Amino acid sequence: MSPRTQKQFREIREEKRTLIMDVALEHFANNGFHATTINHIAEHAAISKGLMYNYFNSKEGLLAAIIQRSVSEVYEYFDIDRDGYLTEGDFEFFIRKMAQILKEKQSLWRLFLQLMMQNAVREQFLNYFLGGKSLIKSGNGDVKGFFLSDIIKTITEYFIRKKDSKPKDYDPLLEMNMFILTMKGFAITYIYMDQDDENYFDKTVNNIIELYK
Amino acid sequence: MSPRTQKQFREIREEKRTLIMDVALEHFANNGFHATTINHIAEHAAISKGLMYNYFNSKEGLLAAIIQRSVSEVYEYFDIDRDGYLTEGDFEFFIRKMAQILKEKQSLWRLFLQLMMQNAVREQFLNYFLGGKSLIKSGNGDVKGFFLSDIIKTITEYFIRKKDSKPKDYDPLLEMNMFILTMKGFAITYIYMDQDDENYFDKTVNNIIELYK
Amino acid sequence: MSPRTQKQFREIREEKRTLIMDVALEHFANNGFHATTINHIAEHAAISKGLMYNYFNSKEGLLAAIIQRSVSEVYEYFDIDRDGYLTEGDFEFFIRKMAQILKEKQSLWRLFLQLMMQNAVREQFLNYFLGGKSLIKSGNGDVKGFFLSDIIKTITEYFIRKKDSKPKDYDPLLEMNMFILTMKGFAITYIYMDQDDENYFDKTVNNIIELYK
Amino acid sequence: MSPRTQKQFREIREEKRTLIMDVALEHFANNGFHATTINHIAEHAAISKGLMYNYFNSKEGLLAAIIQRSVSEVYEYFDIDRDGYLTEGDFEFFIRKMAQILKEKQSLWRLFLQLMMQNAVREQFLNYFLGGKSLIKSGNGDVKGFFLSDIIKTITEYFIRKKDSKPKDYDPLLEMNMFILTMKGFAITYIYMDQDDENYFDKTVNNIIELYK
DNA sequence: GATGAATGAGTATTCATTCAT
DNA sequence: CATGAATGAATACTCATTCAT
Repeated sequence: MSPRTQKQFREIREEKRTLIMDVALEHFANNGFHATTINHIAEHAAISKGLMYNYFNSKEGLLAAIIQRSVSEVYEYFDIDRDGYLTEGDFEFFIRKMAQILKEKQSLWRLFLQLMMQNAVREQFLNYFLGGKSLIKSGNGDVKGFFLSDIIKTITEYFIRKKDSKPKDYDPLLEMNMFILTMKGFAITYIYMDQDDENYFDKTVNNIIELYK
Repeated sequence: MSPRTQKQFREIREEKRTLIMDVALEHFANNGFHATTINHIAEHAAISKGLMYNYFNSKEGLLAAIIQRSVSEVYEYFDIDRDGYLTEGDFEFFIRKMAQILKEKQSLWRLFLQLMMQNAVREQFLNYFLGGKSLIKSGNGDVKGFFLSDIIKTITEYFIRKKDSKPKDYDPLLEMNMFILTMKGFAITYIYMDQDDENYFDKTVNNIIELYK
Repeated sequence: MSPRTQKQFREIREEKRTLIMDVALEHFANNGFHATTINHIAEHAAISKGLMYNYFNSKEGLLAAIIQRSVSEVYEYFDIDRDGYLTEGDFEFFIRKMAQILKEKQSLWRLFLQLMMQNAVREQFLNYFLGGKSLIKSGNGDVKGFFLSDIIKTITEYFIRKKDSKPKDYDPLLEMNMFILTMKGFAITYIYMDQDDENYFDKTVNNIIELYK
Repeated sequence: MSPRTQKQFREIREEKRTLIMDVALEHFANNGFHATTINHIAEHAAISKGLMYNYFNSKEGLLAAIIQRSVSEVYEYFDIDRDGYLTEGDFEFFIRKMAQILKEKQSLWRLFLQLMMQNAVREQFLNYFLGGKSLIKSGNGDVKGFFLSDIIKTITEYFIRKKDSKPKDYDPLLEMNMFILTMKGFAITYIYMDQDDENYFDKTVNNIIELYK
């Protein structure tokens, strides 16, 4: 048995890091950040408490790493590097993608919602994302991020363009408001839904597309 | 110097009890239950730590008292003792009331949302309200409560009745689903909105009524 | 209705003071001094917490008052002002009195035993009583007290006098040791005995008298 | 620097656990359970407060562990698995053993006496031991225990058997009563005796054997 | 005298974090 | 790399004592 190569070591490290983050995310999302102890996480990840601190500087650092990873994932997921022009097809794609990612990453969004409910966190978050600064500085350089302000601008333009084909009392900003609010309602409904209760999931998605496309 | 009368004592108690609950609600809602310390509450209520425990048995007891009071308030607010038949007028009234109470009791709903995000709490809560049992037992007898199951039944019937005047592909359950989801989105949007950002509040309410009446 | 006289006031005061001490003694004896709260005592004596401090300076002051009263009672009980010469009749009388007071003042002896088990208290106590100083200084002057050292001396002399009528291997100090030890065993047995279990109480007293007279 | 082995960890744990229990026993016995603070114990064991809770769940858990260990020790001490028939030799052996264990484990018996003085504890204790149930459930299964009821039965039979060789007014139950009472007196005398005052210890033991054998 | 609201020092307990091995 | 023993600051809670009325 030859000694493990540097690369193998790195892979093992990466795997364990991922494992810890997965376990932590699950517990944070379901029981709350404060209510989750490092001990709990370590136990469920089958490692020692001490080792945790080999991978993350602190409990908050672990949380930050989870968020950072999530942002990257979402970024990749949407392939957000687009030109800022939304066709009807793009719009539908965006909604379907959103629905899919909500389903696939329930825990992530539960955690996210939870964090957004704490004033201090929410303000910081909004500053970063609306202000156009990237959320988290990692050691390795900045995370690729997206800016809510950009996305909102793109969507706003989408709704404004549709004004021509609508009755004259059509208010694009109200429409956008309703759309975002509906997406929030959709999100909050389904991130806490059991897998059994999904009957209306697809129908609801189609309905939303119908309404706001 | 004559001693204080029983009535005076009762008034002092009632006032201070209310004060503590108000302060606590604000902090619980904005920073989270776990993140809020008894010390913090005491400081902001300008009382000593010890006095808290003259009025409430524990931090959880304080939370329970707040919820109990809130449930009573909401109950009074909606004058819920109705016959279970919803006219279009009732429906509109219900939505407007809902909007109003969200605005007036932001903190309460923030707290409520927060609690619902913890698995353990949510399950217990749903058991109580869906199961038809009242949430909290007070010393003096049960709190007046309402049962989600009843409300949902009433609203469902409302949407089913409207089927006749709608196209034949109209799905009342889907419609109800969308309505509830929209109300959730509305709620979560406005319980975290500054008072300055209210431009669209009324327009949104009207729009929702338009859509689902 | 004429206003109460000074004397009446004093009597009321005295009665209440006694009531508090009785209630406190019962609780101290059965649950322990530390485990008994001022609140508990006040409630059971049907007075306010504040009033307690009108009668006693502190919880420890209350305890001291109870002990002080008890010592006086015991003093009166035994009519201890005797010449220090114990006849056989006196000896029997002493044992019977002892048995009687144990039965009548169970709580007092339970408390007493409890206190003696704390090193700090025991040492202080022994210093006072063996050293010939009176235990407690009250505001009104010293309590009449008795000195264990005197009593032990008297009893010792009693056993030494009996040496003549006994076999030559008779050891008066051992005999006294056994006697005191037996009395302790008798005490500890009966201060924790239910009133139902008294079958052997009298027989035991007679037996002890038989053995050591 | 190689990491510590499992065995090393186990040894550290065992040693420290024992240390804490020893220190705690000493303080509980001399100052009382309530009057002894965790801080005190930690200081005297030269560990941090927090570490206590690495080894015991609570102050009461610590007490329970001490009692559990003590019961096991006493059990081993007496080699109690006997047939229930007491010869004169056994009887003498029992008394001498008892005397020895009182001397060697003074603190333990002080604590024990103290606990027995609290009504709640005493009742629970008597229920367990007289009722024939073992006192403490440990995680690993029950502690070996002995039942007071069995011991008392054995001793009773011993005294009844001796009736034949005694005068006809001999009352075996009274005799047993006196014996137990004497043993209690012996115990309470010597668990609070300085090591210097032991002059009469052995003589007393011999005397008791003489009297009741 | 009498009340009970109010105080604050003290206590048990938790938990993120460190560190010797 | 890995372990879990050890730390200590922070937290909920208690209770004797004070004091305005």
